[in-house]
Amino acid sequence: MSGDERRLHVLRAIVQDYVRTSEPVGSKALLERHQLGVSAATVRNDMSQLEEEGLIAAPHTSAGRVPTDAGYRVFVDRLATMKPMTRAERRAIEEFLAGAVDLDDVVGRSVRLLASLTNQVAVMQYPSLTRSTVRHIELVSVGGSRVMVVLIVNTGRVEQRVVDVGRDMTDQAGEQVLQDVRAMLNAEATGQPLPDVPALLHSAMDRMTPDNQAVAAAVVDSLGDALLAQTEERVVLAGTANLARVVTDFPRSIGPVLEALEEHVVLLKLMSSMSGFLDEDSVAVSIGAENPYEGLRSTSVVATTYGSAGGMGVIGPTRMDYPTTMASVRAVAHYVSEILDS
Amino acid sequence: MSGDERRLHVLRAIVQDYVRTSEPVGSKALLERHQLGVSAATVRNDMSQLEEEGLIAAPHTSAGRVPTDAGYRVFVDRLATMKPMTRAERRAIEEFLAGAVDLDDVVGRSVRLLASLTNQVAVMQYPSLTRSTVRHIELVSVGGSRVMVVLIVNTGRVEQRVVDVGRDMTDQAGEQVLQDVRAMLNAEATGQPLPDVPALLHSAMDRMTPDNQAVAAAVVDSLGDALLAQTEERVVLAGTANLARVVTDFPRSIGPVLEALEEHVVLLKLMSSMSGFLDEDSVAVSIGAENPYEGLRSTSVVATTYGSAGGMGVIGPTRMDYPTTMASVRAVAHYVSEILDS
DNA sequence: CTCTGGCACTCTGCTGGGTCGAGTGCCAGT
DNA sequence: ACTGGCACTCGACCCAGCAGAGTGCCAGAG
Repeated sequence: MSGDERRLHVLRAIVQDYVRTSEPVGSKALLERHQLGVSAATVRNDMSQLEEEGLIAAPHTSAGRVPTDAGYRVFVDRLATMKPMTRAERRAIEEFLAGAVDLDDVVGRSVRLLASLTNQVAVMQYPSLTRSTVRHIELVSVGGSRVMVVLIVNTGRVEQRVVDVGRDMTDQAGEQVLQDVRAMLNAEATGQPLPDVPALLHSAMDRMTPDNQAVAAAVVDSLGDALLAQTEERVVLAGTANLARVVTDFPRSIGPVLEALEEHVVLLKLMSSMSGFLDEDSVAVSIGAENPYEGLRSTSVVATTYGSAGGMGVIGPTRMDYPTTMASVRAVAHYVSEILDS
Repeated sequence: MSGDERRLHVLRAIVQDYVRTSEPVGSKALLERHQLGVSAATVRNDMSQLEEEGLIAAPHTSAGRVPTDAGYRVFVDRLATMKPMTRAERRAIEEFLAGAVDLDDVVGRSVRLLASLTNQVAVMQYPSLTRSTVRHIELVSVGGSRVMVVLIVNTGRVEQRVVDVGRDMTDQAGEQVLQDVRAMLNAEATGQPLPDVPALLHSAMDRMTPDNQAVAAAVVDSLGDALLAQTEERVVLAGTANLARVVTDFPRSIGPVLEALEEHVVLLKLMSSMSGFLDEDSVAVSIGAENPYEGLRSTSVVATTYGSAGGMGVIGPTRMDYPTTMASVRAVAHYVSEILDS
């Protein structure tokens, strides 16, 4: 085996041992646990070179070595193979998820499952609604000039607004206008994807009588509002308590991490940025300082996509068992996708 | 001043100093910061008696004293006066909450506000709907024999169902039935608490014409369903990161606390049990081991009600500034109530 | 050129002893 | 009933010394 090759073996051994013990690993300890076929001195030379390359570092002059973020990067990219799940594990996952009764439940179960499989914080984006469509739009006069606008989405969610249309709607003429506008809205929007709807409605309005237009404008406005609220995305978390268990892995404190986890907007961005360019079944890993968000600089994020949209993953210390974690994330995402497809 | 009275002063001084410094407080230090008008020896005697009564304890033989849960209890019940908020603080709270655009936003802002005012974890129950009332029920024929039932609750939430009433509703007679049933529903249910509504409607149905009854039965059924979905309760959290700041205040670790915070069911029970028997404007405090939930044994909970239903509060270390915290909780609840009423 | 064994050196962590100071409990006196 | 004083206790802190782990480097073997 060439020197380069052996050095990578050494790096892998260091990562594995460090993940297991969370203590800096020295040349001698390495020899005991791994058959490298060379002496301690050689390993020391290799380590020294790995250190020069920035893949490992020594916390102080005479301690063992610890992988750097770059070291983990190389480990993940070139040395790690995902640890396949056992048959029993797969069955357990499948059964647990199969018990879910509705979308909320699927998401809730998945994220909790992932958290407990990995002993880390799990994050899951709600299925993105940008691909949902309009099922029905209803208008109801609720007295005076006020009209209630109800938007029903094909996922079963309902959004509702009351809007003042500026003229009395309780008389015969008002009723007629309402009927016309309602017909127009449903003709244009029913079955259309939510993001397209505002444009469709606006262009349709030009073809209406001026009398109807005034009312329609107010209604369409509030519909736009309702659509926006529907596409507003959400994330759910589980396993925050797992952070406390590994508290020693965080240099300063877990404070910044908890803060970042509370910023759901940040998590959403994170999930979509990481899962944006992924193949089916592959997993993205962002390690330590690679992470764009200040509070997560001391963590690694392992993420993937599920279903037709939406990301999920886990957040944990950089010192994490990447092969197992990656396998868990992929497995859960796989089964969630299956369930959502059906 | 009698001896008993002075001992209580001593207890108060100990609590105040300990909350400030988080270090055990001794007799001498007490004299420096408080004018008790007696000597150190006297204070020592008092302390010794307070210790016998179980209100304070010494972490080890020769350290100062620390309040016990019972000590805090006495402090809260007999010695503390809520620290009134300044005019500026009140204004700031009011303005921040006034900027909210919908119910979700009100809840979100309130809970974040409370967390940052108290530097602790804030918990807020979504307006509990068991005490909510019906604002309006609307029926809309949506073609054929299908009718959309819309339930509007006084908190602003809306629930909607489509139900098949078994006969065509698009003709004149159908419209008339719809109108009758709608009138009945609103006459019976408007302003009534949600849990009472099903019973009220069922008894009212007996007084209807057979023709209307058939339709009403289907509608009432689906209303029951909607009511049930509405009473499903939720809590929101903010300020989890504040736990990290006071991590030293927790004997073991914050792990169990984080776990408890993830159990939303536990938090819901907590909120409703604590806010169940409260007067308007009063605040409930549960200290340390008084708490029924294992994971929260090392924390105190300060809670109150807001609006016509629903609890909110904060969770923090037993070593907390009760007067200020209680005042903040009360103030935020007060303004939230005002906003929800309007 | 690469690997090995050996050696000197450096650092951390731990231990034991000594001191300091805060704080207590008790007692006799006012 | 309160006070001043005194002896005592015990943790916190500092320091020195020691053991152990680990390194870097070098000279020699393959």
